[in-house]
Amino acid sequence: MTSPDEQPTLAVSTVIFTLQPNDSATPELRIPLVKRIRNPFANQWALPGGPLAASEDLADSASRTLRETTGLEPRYLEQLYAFGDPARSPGERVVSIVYWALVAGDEAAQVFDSENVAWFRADDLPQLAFDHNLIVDYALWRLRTKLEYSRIAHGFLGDTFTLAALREVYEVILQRPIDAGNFRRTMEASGVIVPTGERLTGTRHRPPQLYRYNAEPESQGEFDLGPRSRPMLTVKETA
Amino acid sequence: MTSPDEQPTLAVSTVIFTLQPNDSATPELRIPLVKRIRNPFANQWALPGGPLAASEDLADSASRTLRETTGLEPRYLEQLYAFGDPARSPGERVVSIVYWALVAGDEAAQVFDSENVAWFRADDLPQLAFDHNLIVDYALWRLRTKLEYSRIAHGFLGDTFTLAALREVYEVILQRPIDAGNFRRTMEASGVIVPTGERLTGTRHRPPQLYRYNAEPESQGEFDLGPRSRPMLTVKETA
DNA sequence: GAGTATTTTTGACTCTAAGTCGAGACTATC
DNA sequence: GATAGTCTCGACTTAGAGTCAAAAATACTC
Repeated sequence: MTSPDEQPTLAVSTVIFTLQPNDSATPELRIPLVKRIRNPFANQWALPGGPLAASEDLADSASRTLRETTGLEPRYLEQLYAFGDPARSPGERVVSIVYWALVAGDEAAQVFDSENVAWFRADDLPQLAFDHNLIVDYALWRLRTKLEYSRIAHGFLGDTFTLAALREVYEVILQRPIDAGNFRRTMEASGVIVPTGERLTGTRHRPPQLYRYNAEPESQGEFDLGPRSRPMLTVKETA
Repeated sequence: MTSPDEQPTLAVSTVIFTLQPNDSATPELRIPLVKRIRNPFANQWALPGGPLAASEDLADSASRTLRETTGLEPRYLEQLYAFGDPARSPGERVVSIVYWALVAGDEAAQVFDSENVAWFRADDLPQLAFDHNLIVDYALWRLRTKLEYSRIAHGFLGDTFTLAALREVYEVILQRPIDAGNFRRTMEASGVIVPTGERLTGTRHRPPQLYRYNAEPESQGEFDLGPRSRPMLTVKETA
């Protein structure tokens, strides 16, 4: 506990998004939260995170938190914002540097759901500790915005996927239907995905082509990867 | 001086952009830097900034720095990124939260150019202290990118301006010519600017219409103003 | 005061990317 | 062999931006 006129405490938190199948056919956007065990806000749900370790990079800290909370590796990780309102934490001054991450849905399914970690629907959260509701709202806005002008959707999927699966990611997150034909044309023209040559059989209809993400940097367009395109910030193709 | 295993020091710095006329006809993009008077990097140029005051909001700290360095108020202010590489400052761990700002060119002209503050051309900087060259490069990238999809260009101008002046802002920053007719059509259709009804006389050609920025929120589009659209983050129309 | 230089302002045409929509292709199942 | 149900493709439409040149309006020159 720091008195008001000392140096602010520095924490790193992470908003972790995944797409998990639910009872109905369409998956839903979910994020993991941890239950606080001490004051302030004891017993309330909060974003996973913690104080920044002495010689740990910010992104590493977010990555570590994600691993400790979900047991998973991020497929996409990006800094979101630094929150520093003096009143955001009662009693002490805490500046939180927040990251947001995507993890693949099929991996997230087999995740430990301990006493103190639970997954919530992103658009139906309880009252969270601190200003974490505001933070999640902002992360959601960034996710939706960035999905439209960059190519991060495959961060929710495995290494190979059908166009229908990719389109479903867009439809669930943007909350609107997308024309299949137009989507195919745009995606193929962009060069972000390449057909693997294999097809997904076993469906009860025409077998769809399987695609994978094109890791060529020139196919990724000019979107924000942070101050330098460090490998850590790009998507990991194999887990 | 903090030993490596204590809490990191928190600093706030600001990249301040302005458009200043030079000897030739076209203005150039410039940023103010301050000369460091102590180690590390004594006598090298660095971004204006300093440690975060105990109960000061992050944006307020950036604003104050800007005022102390230039004597001006920002016409646009936005958080850029938090830099936290453990090796970025020799001897102590410093996490810098960096903002970027725009100030009007005509105001910046009459600024005190003290011994320890100087304005540099943004694309021709000396070797700076810490990782500040990297930071400026990233801020420049953000400025250029954001100029294209949002409406921040008038942050460089006064309250009223001609379309030619606004177009020149785009041309100087994006470093390419822009068709005047197309520019007019796009700008007028967007609704971001409204004609004042007055014209600029005294030129040696057809007197151009004067425009002002349209403060209506729905005219601003869906670009990133931070987690909440606080007035502080939006553009001030009168200085 | 008429002509010239210069930039503003307007409008027509073109080009590109995306939205719309429907028909044909292909596999599993009945 | 017919049917259900997607996948895949192609034609048409629409919206926005790029291109380009002509008309408009002022100050300056002679």
